[in-house]
Order: sequence, then structure tokens, then C-alpha cells
Amino acid sequence: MTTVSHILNNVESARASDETRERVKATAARLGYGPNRMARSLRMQRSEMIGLLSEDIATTPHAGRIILGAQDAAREEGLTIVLINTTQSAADTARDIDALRRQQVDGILYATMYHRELELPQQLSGLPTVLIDAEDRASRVPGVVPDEIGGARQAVQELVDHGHRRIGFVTNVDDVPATRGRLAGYRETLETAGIEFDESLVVARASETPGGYEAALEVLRATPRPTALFCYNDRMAMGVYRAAAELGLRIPDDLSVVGFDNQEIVADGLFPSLTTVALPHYEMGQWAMQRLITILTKDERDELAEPAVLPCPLVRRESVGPPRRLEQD
Amino acid sequence: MTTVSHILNNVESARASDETRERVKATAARLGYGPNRMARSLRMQRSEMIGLLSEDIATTPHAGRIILGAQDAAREEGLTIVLINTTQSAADTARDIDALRRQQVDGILYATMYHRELELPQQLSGLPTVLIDAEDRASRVPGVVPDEIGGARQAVQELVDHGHRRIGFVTNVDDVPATRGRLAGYRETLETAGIEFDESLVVARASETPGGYEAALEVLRATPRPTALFCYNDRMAMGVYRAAAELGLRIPDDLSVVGFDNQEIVADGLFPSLTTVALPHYEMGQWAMQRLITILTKDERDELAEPAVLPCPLVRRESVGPPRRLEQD
DNA sequence: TTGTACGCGTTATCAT
DNA sequence: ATGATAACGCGTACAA
Repeated sequence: MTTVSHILNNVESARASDETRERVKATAARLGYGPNRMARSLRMQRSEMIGLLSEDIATTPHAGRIILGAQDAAREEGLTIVLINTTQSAADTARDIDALRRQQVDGILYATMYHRELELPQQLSGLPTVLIDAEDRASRVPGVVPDEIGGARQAVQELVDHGHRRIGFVTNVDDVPATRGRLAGYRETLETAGIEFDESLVVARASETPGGYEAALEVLRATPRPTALFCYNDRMAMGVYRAAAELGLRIPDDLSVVGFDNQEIVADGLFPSLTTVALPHYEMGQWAMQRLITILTKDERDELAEPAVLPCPLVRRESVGPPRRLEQD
Repeated sequence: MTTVSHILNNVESARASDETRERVKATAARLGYGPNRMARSLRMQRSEMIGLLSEDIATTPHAGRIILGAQDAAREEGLTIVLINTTQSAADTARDIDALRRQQVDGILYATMYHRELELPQQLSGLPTVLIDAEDRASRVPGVVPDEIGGARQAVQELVDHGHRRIGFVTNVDDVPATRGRLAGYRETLETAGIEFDESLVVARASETPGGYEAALEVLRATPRPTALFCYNDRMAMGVYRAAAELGLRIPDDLSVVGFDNQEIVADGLFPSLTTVALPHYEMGQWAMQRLITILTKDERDELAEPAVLPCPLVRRESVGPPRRLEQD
């Protein structure tokens, strides 16, 4: 038994003859033998399971990518993901964390679906945790978030590069990191390009399609009319398309549009297809799992206060072109 | 120890004094004591974990709903979900099933993202399995699928009820149960309504937005022009909207449209919002987990050959109205 | 009504 | 280089 265990677990210290080694491996393969993970976990006091606590998994296609990234990273270490969907309600979250604790998970990945700041639930204390798409207000645990500012910069720079100077921002009304970051990226890029910030070109509404429609109608009334719009997300961009159609503006000839989120169904389904900024969900899932693994194996507590910031690449499609005529201003 | 175990597990046979019972529970609560699941699993030879094998989780928002349904059913039994995302590749699937087996899951839920017929992977044999959104060609394991025919019937009936008699079908080219079922529902409903089937009103293309656009352009050339279109899915319906706009047809005044899938982002984002048929992903996840639980607890092998068929409810929005003028035919 | 002893399948330690 | 044994924490048959 000992020898088999040593050989199958590649234990350095113990050595066995090459012949035995071969014989054990062959026999195991023939019998389809593998260690019983329950017994192994009991003995090792490690379950080799990671709890993935995911908020509102059913309302967005983002969750799948996070899970996929986390899983690919977990697979390399032979870790298994135990999934629990939770809600934003503190009571539900507490119950679900308790469930994962009882399950003896070695650590927890806590993912929100929209970049948020949150209070770390009490129940998590003592359990290695990494946040995904969220920041702990008290910075006690590591986390990973998208580079909202950089994403916005690329989006607006793409418009500037095409010659636009009158660029509107259709944004949302929630005071969340995404809203603040994307506005900051918008303003920075304008400034770098030597374009004066014009408050009348920034219109905020609810972050759904109807909000985008309303915001677009308003911002397109500005004079001179903007030749391009940067949108808080793809759904708002969808509303912008409708507003443009009603006003007789063709995209990208009369109006260039850039979105955010890269929701394929929307971005690819719109006509013309939407140039947008992708959120690094897969990468965040992967990063978080790798981080958790190092915490678990190196037993390395964190001095890292700030969350990691992952880039949001621009995805070029067909909704951006040069402005039709140059402004006179 | 025995008494504590008995009390915490609600063992019928053994009895303890009410006072002891109280004392044990209070102490357990105070200490935050709960059975160690690894030890428990080892002793019971049941991990109380269910493997959820989900195909292409990252490409569709459907997966989240399935997971949610399965989880809600699992929670009632204290079962935990171990999630593995897999692909349609047989090699990947085999590897992932093996991983779940090694994890000692008590059973497996195998979910595909589109209603499919499949060969049951070898690796599953001997492990209680329930299929979600898929049918085993050899009918060896139970499964649950959406009522494609009934969904299509409701969609087309909705159009008939509004007075339409010239109803086109924008469908897709894949030979899958969804395609066949939705066509069958379309034909049945026409027949019941006494409307003759017209082959020129059924046009198939790829099941994406561009396919819907092309199909719509073609089917709308028919004379007399159809006053309503039933679409294979919401993405194709999105293409239909674009075709209608180009042809100067207003929805629903000049053309009524019904979709399939109820992808909220599309159906709610389109203008006017899209009346469509919802797929019962949550319910399928829930049903499958409940079925698996009865198999596990009642040790009841299946004589049920046919998969369960769950209803697809119509979701009314704003894309259906009466035809503008009656046909002369 | 409660305590004792065993076995679930591992891995770590120590002996051979 | 290999084998024997203890321990991980639980549930349960049986003894007390």
C-alpha cells in the first residue's frame, strides 16, 4: 500500500525500483484504480475543492466565462469547482458561504456579475478568498477587476483615430466603479487629444436598451451634433442604433458607435455589427483561481492591497468610420 | 458520540431524552459544529455531490438557468453541485466524466445547450445519469427536453388569433429536434386553423442574425406577402427586424413577428419588444435533479424510455398585432 | 440512554 | 526498497 501510494503520488523522498514503479502504474491503469478522493481528503485535511460563489448567474452570459477561466486554471492543479449561485441578499450569501464551509472547500472565489465594491461577508473570515469583478471596501482580500479606464480610453481613442472630435458619451446612472472608470477614460482621452470636455455630450440613463435610446435622442440634439457616441454598454448601444435609425442617421456614415461588454449576441447581431470593448471575464476567472492556488500552496498571506486590473481589449467591428464632414466650430 | 450522531442525523430508531436532545443541539450550535462531510462521505460511501456536466457554458446564457434550477432542487436534499464545463468533443467529454467519477459524485446531470440527440458516452455506464436538453439515441437514461412542438403551436396560434392567415416561418438549416419540432408545430397549427401550407413561406438559413435577415428578405418577396413571421429563434428574429426596416415595413403594423428562446437581452432590447417563446431551462434543471434524486434514493431504475417534455410558454410583448388589411387570395 | 469498537481508503511514520 | 501501523472523523452494531 505504501509503495503504491508513493508511486502514484510521485513522492520524492521514497524510492522504488523502476520495475515496481512500472508494475504499479500498469496495474493501476488496468484496474482503473485511482485514489478515493474522500479518503484522501479526510487524511490530508484538504478537500481539493474550491467553492465558486457566483452572484446572479442566470441573468447574464458573463458568468459562464468566469467559470470557464476558473475551471481551466483549477484543472491544472487537479482542483474541483463546487458551484453555488447566490444573490445580492446578505442572508442568501451568508447561507451559501456556510454551505460551502460545511462542504470543506479549501478556498472561495466570490464573483459578482457587475464590477462592484462590497463589504466582505463575516462568514468568509478565515477562509482563503479571492474576489472576482469586485473590490473589498476594506481591502482585506485580493481581487481582480477589469480595467474600466483603459477600456474606455481605447474605445474613445478609436473614435479619435478615425477623425472624430465631437464625441458623446451615453452612460448610466449608477454610481459604480464601471461608471466612474469609463467616464474617467473618456475624459482623459479627450484631454490627451486636445478636445475640450463638453458636459452636454454626456447623458446618463438606465443601463438598458431604452435608456440608451433616450440618452441618444438627447445627446444627438446637441449642436453641433456629435459624430460619434461611446456607450456605457452594448445594450445601451442597441438603443442608440434605434435612435439613430429614427433620426435618419446611418451608422457608421453619419454616426460612429462604440459599445462596452462585447455581448456577442448584441454586438454581432446589430447591423452594422458593433465595435465594442470586451470584458476579461475568462481571464479574471483564471487569474483569481491561480491567485487562490498560490495562497493555498505557498500559504502566502496578502500584503497586496489593491486588486489586480486586467485589460479590456477593443473588438473592432463595423460601427466606426470617419466622420462624414468636418465640424465647423 | 453515538448519541450526538443520532440526534444530529435524526435517526428514528435510537431515542434520547428530550433534555439530552436539546443540550446536544444547543452545544452544536454554540460550537458551530457540523459533521465533517469528508469523513461522512467516506463512511457512507456517498459523496452527496452531483456532477453537472455542461456543454459550452460560456457561449450561451441558457446554462445559468439550468444550473439555477438544478441547484434549487439539490439544496432541498443537501446535495452539492460539482460543475464541469465540457465541449462537444468526445475526448473532452470522456476526460471530464472521468474527472467527475474520480471525484466520487453520486450521479451526473449531463446538459447540452441546444436540444440534441446524442450517443451516451461509455464512461457514464454504471453512474446514475439524467440528460438535460438532450435525448439518448438508445433511450437508456432518462432525460428532459423542451416541448418544441407545443411552443411553436402557441407562437403560431398567437398569430392566428390576431387574424393572420399568411404566416411565414423563418427557420434554420440544422437537422435537430428543435428544427423538426418547431416546423411540426407550425404545420399543425396552420392545419387546425384551416390554412393551407405554402412551401414558399418556409425559408431556412443559418440560425444567427444574418441568416434571419436573409431568410426574411426572401420570404417577404412571396405574393401575397406574409403578414406575420414565426422565427426559429430570437437571433433570427433580430435579422427579421432589420429586413423589415429596410423594406419599410413597420412591426407590428405591417408585419407581426414571434421569436423563440426568450433571450431577454434581444427580446427586450428590440423595438418593438419581441413576443417569443420561452425555453424552460430552469425547470429542466430542476426536473433533472429531482429525477436523479429519486433514482439515487429510491434506487429506482428506469423503465421510462421517453424523455420528459416540459412546456415552452409564450411570452407576450409588442411585436404582434392584427394584420393591416385582409388578404385577398 | 450511553459508551466501545470497527471500518470506510488514504497518507505519514516508522520498522524491516 | 518495501511492509506494517496509526490516524483522519464519521456512522452504527452491539454491549453496558
